[in-house]
Amino acid sequence: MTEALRTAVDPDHETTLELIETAGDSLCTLLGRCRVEYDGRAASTLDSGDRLVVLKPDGTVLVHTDEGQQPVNWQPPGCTHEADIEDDHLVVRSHRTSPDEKLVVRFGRVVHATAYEATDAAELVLTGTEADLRERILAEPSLLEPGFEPRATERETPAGAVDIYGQDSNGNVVIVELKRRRVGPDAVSQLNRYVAALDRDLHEGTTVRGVLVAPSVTDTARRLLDERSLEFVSLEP
Amino acid sequence: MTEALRTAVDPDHETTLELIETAGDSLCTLLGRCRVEYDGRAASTLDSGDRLVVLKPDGTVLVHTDEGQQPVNWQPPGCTHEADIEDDHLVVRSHRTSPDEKLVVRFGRVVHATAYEATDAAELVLTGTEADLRERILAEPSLLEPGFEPRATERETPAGAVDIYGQDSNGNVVIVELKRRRVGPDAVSQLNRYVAALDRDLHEGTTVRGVLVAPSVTDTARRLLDERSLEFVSLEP
DNA sequence: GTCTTCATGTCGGAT
DNA sequence: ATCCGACGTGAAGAC
Repeated sequence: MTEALRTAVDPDHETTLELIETAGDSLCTLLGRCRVEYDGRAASTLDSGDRLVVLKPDGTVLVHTDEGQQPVNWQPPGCTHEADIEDDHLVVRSHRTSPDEKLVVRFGRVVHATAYEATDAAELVLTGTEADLRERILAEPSLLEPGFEPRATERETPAGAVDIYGQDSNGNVVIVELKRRRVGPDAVSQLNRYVAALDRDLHEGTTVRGVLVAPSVTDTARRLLDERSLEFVSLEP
Repeated sequence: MTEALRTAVDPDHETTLELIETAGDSLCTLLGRCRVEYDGRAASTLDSGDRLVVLKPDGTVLVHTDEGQQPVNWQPPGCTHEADIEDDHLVVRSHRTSPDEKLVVRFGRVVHATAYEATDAAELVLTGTEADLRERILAEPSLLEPGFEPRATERETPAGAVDIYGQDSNGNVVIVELKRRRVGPDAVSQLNRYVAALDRDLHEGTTVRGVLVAPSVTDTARRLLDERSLEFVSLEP
């Protein structure tokens, strides 16, 4: 039987190197003290500290400190990485092109290393997204307002695609922008952009209404809505 | 000497439970087959699969599959978590309030567990940010245009704070919006929002120019800039 | 590839 | 606590 897991406690660099190089489809974790350098879209350096480094078989690299949800440094999927021993350090280099980016993790000491052949066929089932909110309105358009009739989703305008495009009971065009959470000024600007684009394109005399749908709205956003004669409807996803 | 690292290979649930409960300031990693449920701002379920679960001493929880840079499920820092054995499963529950969110990871089998007392005093030094671009312009305002004179940064308007507020050689007000990377329609809307707000506020007759500074601009954004009589200057951070 | 927008975005700074 | 915008945002879908 092939072992799905290999581990090394307080490994010397040769052992760690061998584990990384024979990782294949395994997920690798490295615990130890390291420095990190990154150069690409931006550039960064990180002094020595104890961290968890994760190497995924898809090329992802994550450097996690003991704090925070986000990795302090990383490389995205699709990167190639290699490991070497240099100057008594275990060095992991990850690289990608377009954009050209490289990450170098230099371990003085590796405290623990694992390679785990993980198999995972499951897919996340997520509800409460903006798409769910859209389906809710399409199934029951009166949630927006009585007489509302959806005509299209993702309808294109010169300024981008509108979430829901429809008509009200008076025959006016209605543009609906959906947000799954409380909205700020950016969402108002987005809606305004679509309304302005359609105002330009449609026949003179056609009234274009813009409706922002979200659970709630900040004061600033509310003021911006009023200034631009845009509307707000409170709905949760 | 206190061991900075504890590990358990193919541990029974009691062993894993003990390791988690005595983790203290340690960073914990769990490798094994689990199901995950999340309920909070949204809700999700994830069927059984082999994953890496990271428990940080600050309350962060990360569930990583063998693919992707992002965790498939997570909890942010500040959460409290507890572990239990239920129905022959090791169950890790993480919870927070405001918003009320909970994450449940249910392991059928844990293949490996570690607790690592990581110490990390280092801070990331990052260059190539928007702040760097701002400093570059403030040090040499002619990069924007000859005669430009910065007057303030983060100047408040009714629509939000402007990156750089200044004057051109003709005494016109200049509003500068900075982006460290190629910009799309959203950045144009943002700049337009600030310009419109100041146009309203300032005396009649004062000309307010809006300048978007970024490495480059998409076609749509370029067209939007032109329609609103806003300007673009190409600069890298 | 580029473009556009969503995200359980996360994070930090200011109020 | 909320608001607001930056982020090496990442990820997905359309073209």
